[in-house]
Amino acid sequence: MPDFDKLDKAIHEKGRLSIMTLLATRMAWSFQDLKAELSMSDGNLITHLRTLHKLGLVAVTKEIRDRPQTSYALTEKGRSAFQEYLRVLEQIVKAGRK
Amino acid sequence: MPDFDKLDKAIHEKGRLSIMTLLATRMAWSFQDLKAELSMSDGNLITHLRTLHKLGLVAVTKEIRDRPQTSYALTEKGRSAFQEYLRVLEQIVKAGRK
DNA sequence: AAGATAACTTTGTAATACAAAGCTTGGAAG
DNA sequence: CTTCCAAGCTTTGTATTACAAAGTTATCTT
Repeated sequence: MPDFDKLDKAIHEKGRLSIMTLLATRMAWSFQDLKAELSMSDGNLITHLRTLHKLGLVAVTKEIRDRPQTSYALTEKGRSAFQEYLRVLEQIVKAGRK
Repeated sequence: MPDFDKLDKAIHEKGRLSIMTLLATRMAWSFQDLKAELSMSDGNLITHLRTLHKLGLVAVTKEIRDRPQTSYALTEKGRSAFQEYLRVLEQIVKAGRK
């Protein structure tokens, strides 16, 4: 049976799960790209990003490049936490497909 | 990219996801078995079950069998909603493993 | 009748998602 | 320089909801 206790609550929430998935597919995403891809409000997006950042799962890079532009990327900790999370998802899929 | 919009919110919540997964593996579960397996409080468990029932995803059968015993099972709708949900999980796993 | 257990219901608290609107900073255009 | 705009962030408010704990009802056992 899947190990539901290991379903990291911070990652599991829909908005943050979306963010984490995107961050896992590319090295770095700008705030604008995330916002466009996920169609979230500024406030909601940044709150989720901050939550993930506070937990050490996401790194924030601010650079000024034409316009000010902030980029977000997974930390090592974030990457492994996400892989761990995915492991539980796999268990669920496996159990649910039976 | 995964279709996050299709992540049914009712199913996605951790407690209900656990329930749905268990219900998908066996035809029917008694209230007591669910409670033992998930170590949830009575109130919390029944609230989740009622939420799922109201949405038509879970069927409730009350029988009196030695002690009163209520059983819960997926409806057809519940089964297909869950499969749809699992399809999104698979997309997430696939995207996240890259 | 008394007790025990299943299955609820009720109540209260704390967390949190989300939108909307405002603020701030930096660059570009006049 | 100042006006404008967009990026990023903060604040505020609302509404939802998870969850625990305690109380209630109904049914079976002794």
